[in-house]
Amino acid sequence: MATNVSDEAAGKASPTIYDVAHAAGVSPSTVSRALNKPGRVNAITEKMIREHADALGYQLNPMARAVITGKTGTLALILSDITNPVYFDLIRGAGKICAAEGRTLVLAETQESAETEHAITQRLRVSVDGLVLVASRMHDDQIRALARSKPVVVVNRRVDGVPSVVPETESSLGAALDHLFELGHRSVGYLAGPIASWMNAFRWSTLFESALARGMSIVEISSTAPTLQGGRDSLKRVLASGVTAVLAYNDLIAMGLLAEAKAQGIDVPGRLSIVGFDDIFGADLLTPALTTLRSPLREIGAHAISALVDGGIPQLAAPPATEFIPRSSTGSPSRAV
Amino acid sequence: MATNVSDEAAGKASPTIYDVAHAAGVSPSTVSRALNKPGRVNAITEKMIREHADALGYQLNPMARAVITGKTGTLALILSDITNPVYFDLIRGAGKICAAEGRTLVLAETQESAETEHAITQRLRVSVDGLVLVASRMHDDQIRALARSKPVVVVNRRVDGVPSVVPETESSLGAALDHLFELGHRSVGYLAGPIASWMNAFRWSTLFESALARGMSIVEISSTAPTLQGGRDSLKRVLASGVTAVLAYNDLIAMGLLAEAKAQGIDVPGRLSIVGFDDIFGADLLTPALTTLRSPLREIGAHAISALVDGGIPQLAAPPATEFIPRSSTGSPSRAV
DNA sequence: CTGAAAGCGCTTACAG
DNA sequence: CTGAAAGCGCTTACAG
Repeated sequence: MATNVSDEAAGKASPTIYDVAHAAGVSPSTVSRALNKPGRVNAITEKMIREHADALGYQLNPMARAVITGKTGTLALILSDITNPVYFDLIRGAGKICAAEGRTLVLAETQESAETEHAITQRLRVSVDGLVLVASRMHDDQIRALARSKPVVVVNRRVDGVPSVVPETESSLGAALDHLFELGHRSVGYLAGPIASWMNAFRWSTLFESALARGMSIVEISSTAPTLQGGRDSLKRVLASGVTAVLAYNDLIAMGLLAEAKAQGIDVPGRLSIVGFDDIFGADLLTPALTTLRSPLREIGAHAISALVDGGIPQLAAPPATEFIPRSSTGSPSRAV
Repeated sequence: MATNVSDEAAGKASPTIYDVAHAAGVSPSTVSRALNKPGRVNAITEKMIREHADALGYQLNPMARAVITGKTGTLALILSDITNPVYFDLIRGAGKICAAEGRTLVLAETQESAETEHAITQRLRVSVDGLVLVASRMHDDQIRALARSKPVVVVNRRVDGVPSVVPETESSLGAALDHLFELGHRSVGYLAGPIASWMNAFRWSTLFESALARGMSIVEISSTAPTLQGGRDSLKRVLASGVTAVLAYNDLIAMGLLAEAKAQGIDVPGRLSIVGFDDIFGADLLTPALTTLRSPLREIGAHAISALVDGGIPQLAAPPATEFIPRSSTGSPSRAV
């Protein structure tokens, strides 16, 4: 079946509305209307045209339409690092909505560089209907300028005048601190992420306030990179700080820290309790399983795309929130220390 | 939360070559040539035009060009499941080449469905310059038909007449079996992947022959899904089979199996040795760390895209190969069993 | 309801 | 080297 489709494809040119118009004995304008303005054409004519179009294997050329309408039917998702597991669910959530809405999703990676991000968004700007900027490293002004030419939604960042999606974090962070407090921790550390990251600053300040409010001492410990290796490299400094528990900027760092502790025979959670952020793939498979603050990445991705598709009306009733997931990488500090 | 996105962006129209031509006092054709046929225009004129273009913030409209040239500058990567960690490196490899070549990468997900895949590729066909089909579920004929209208490269699958990238697997699989044999295993199982998967059949038949050649007994054990949960669900059947070692279709299944064994207090590798496939993120972080056959996904992704960029002819000098990575989920079967 | 015509932004023979 | 003109495939007022 459908061999004529393949055969047509085999030939050089794809059929155009002129071919369909010719075959159906109507004008190109009528074909155009029949195919994408249902109801604007005589029902029986429309049906006839559709049949001819199918028979010819006609397919709309989105480029030609885009030249006129300015709408390409594609949305861009800009990430700092496509392979960071933290983005999987976000990508999937975004992809789901795009598929459901018949939009095409374009993914681009900025490698944590503001310049790369700027270059990429400038290039994509022309060919997409809207952009989702995840953990953008660009200046507020650059983002606002971009938002002036195309619909933009920022995720995990806040920019005045630009719609944004940031999960509520305070309550779950409070729950995590309460948990640590009850276990007996009084001195906690924050293993920081990239300095240029808005989310890093946000997490740190939220944590800072929450810890103080509970009478716990809190210290910021820098890391070399928001990666497994960055976590591994930080163990020595974390231990030196004298804290009994550490919250990491993200799970990747937390997992690296955990792996290194294990490799060096450091007892987790006895000597050090570790809390991650995001609940990425694998966090629950480790031994001990990683206690973490789960980010609702999937809903965030879906929400961000919806905002673009609907022209700005968010579909989420309640804003997404992170959730405290206690597992076994947190426990009472052992007296031995 | 997201507020209003679309109104703000309604504003300024992007400058066209006509605007640039006007500003520079030349004709639009000259602007076009100056901007993308370096050398076809007086050097000083070209420079002047470029300056005007920059000053106006001119940016080529890729759609308008595509209508004429048929080239969109974008390539599609079609995956069954965007969130399967196995594809991360592949995506990254593909993305790197695209970025280097100034191409835009479009990602689409087929959800393991041949129909969805067909619909998506048909839709994308018109708007991309080429497609990479990863682990395609479509019929050979459908793939060939697609390949007749656009350059296509299949990954982890073989289709007559279509360029493909499949890593060499026999030698590493041999190494894995030798390893198991030396540890004392004589009876191994294959925890299978999706029936519709070409790669599943390929791995099974390669394993089958290799096991027989070594005088080991081999049995195929079906799984419910190529996921963590699929692996978890398979433990009972794996144990019932009486094998002392199992090779899984992929790491996801293997990790699920491992996690479930651990949860049930089954000794790995004492009671059961487990070998995965691909070496995905997290495989080395488990306890025990997962022995696996690493797929060179990154090179595969890069290769596939390169083949498209070069005009459809794959230039694989040496085919990529999987690599045996022994870790601690394999060991001697304990006598207790 | 339908057609003729203009035009979206760009490229490319074709002349000069 | 440069310009005038035609045209890519489609959409959309504007008439009828």
